[in-house]
Amino acid sequence: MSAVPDAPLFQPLYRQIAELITRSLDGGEWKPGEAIPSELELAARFKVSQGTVRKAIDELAAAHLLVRRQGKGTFVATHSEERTQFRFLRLAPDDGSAERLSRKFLDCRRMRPSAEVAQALDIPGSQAVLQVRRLLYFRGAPVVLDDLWLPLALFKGLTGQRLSEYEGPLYGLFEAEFGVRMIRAEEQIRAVAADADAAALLEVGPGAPLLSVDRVSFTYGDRPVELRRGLYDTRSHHYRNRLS
Amino acid sequence: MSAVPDAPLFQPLYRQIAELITRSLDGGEWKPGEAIPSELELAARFKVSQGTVRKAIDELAAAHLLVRRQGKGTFVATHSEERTQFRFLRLAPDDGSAERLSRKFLDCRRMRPSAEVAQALDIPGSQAVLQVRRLLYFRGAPVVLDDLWLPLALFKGLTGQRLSEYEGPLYGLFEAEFGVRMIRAEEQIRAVAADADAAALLEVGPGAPLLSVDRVSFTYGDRPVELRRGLYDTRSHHYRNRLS
DNA sequence: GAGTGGTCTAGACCACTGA
DNA sequence: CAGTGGTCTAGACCACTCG
Repeated sequence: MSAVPDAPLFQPLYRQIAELITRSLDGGEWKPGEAIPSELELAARFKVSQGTVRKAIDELAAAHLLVRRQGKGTFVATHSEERTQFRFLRLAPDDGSAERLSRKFLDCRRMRPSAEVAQALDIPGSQAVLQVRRLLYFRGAPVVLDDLWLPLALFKGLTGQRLSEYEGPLYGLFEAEFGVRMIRAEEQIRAVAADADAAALLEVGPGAPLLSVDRVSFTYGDRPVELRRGLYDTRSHHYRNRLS
Repeated sequence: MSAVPDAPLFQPLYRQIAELITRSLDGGEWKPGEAIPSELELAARFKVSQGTVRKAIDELAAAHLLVRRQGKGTFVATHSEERTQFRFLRLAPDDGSAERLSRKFLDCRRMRPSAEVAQALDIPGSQAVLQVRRLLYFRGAPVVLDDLWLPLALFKGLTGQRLSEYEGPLYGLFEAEFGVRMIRAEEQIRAVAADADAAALLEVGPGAPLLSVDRVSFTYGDRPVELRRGLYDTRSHHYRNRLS
């Protein structure tokens, strides 16, 4: 039994290079949206061939840590762009229209994590977290009620004031102001009956069926940095998923 | 306006090779589970370098059409193996245990497709379809109620008799006996209230919240070949999804 | 035109599998 | 051991972007 069950001892060179580049990203050597050095520069820096650097970057681009743009360079991925906004929000209107969404901040409070939250975020129960509640509107109607839990240590200075001013995706705010970048996430989806609170906020009948989406988001090195519980009204929207 | 909006005119060589290999797969030159020719053989056959064949196979392996096995060869992917059974069934027990599942065939009837079914399968309303209903059990308890619609033309000879005898994943049966291989699928997920039928079959209360999963499955060339509507009891299971 | 990523080749060697 | 896929290199040329 090992904590990392499938970690081979000897990694190919391109994976070691990918690891070095990831560490530079984690360390903030290049900021989201910026270009990283060219393949030839990186090859010189790491004393390997351009082909090996290419393969390393291929991996990181496949994992959406980097974005390649032919003729321009390779860039650090960011959540602040239109193109990537719906990578983590998988809700779409049934009629296929491209609705603009708006966000309404409801609440932000500092608290001790519940056992469940502490376990999901892999922090001791003594370490404080922020709980944030907000609503998402499609075409003016509330569709998503989100509760977020964030380790306070990583989001020092995050206030309700700041959240109520901000417009745009939360993950954009997190990466720009706190240097916390979401790389991947795991979701658990269930059908639940709306409780009184959720029913009132989402403007559905009490007990109405809602989609419950529990998400844990991870940053570099698979460190969990956000727990999120969303309740989706799926009367005229659906969660879309592609299996491949 | 074009039917295929993002099809570039000039494809790189490795993509043309990938297309040729895909056509051979579609045509049945190699059967699921079998090995395809080695990279060097394919390179000779297509008059390109091994590296170009490698890149073509890389693409097809990433799309799960092929499976590479170092030292052994490259194999046609199949749905009849343990490893791939849960690629399309994303339901997992909350407690993380590895439950064996069993299937119970309920019904199979030939019918005219509804407008909705005909549109999803991209067939004329005059072309008959098969409707199949079945239950999935985890640890002896019913958890999934599935309705499937299949174009009759592709599944000639499929009978309730055959379905009730068969044990194993349906997609394994489809590829082995009808040469219809599922490559990818798109799902739309909603929360709904159980109707009387579903409540009785899934042993939940009437009106209980259920996960509704609509799936369209595609074979080679993005041709839709199955519509499926599943109702999941998520009281002790969840739909798992990885965002990346 | 210079600089970037993208493709293609040829060859050497490594790692794994199975007879 | 031979045969397979996996890695790494070096070099040539293509396609795209931008000044």
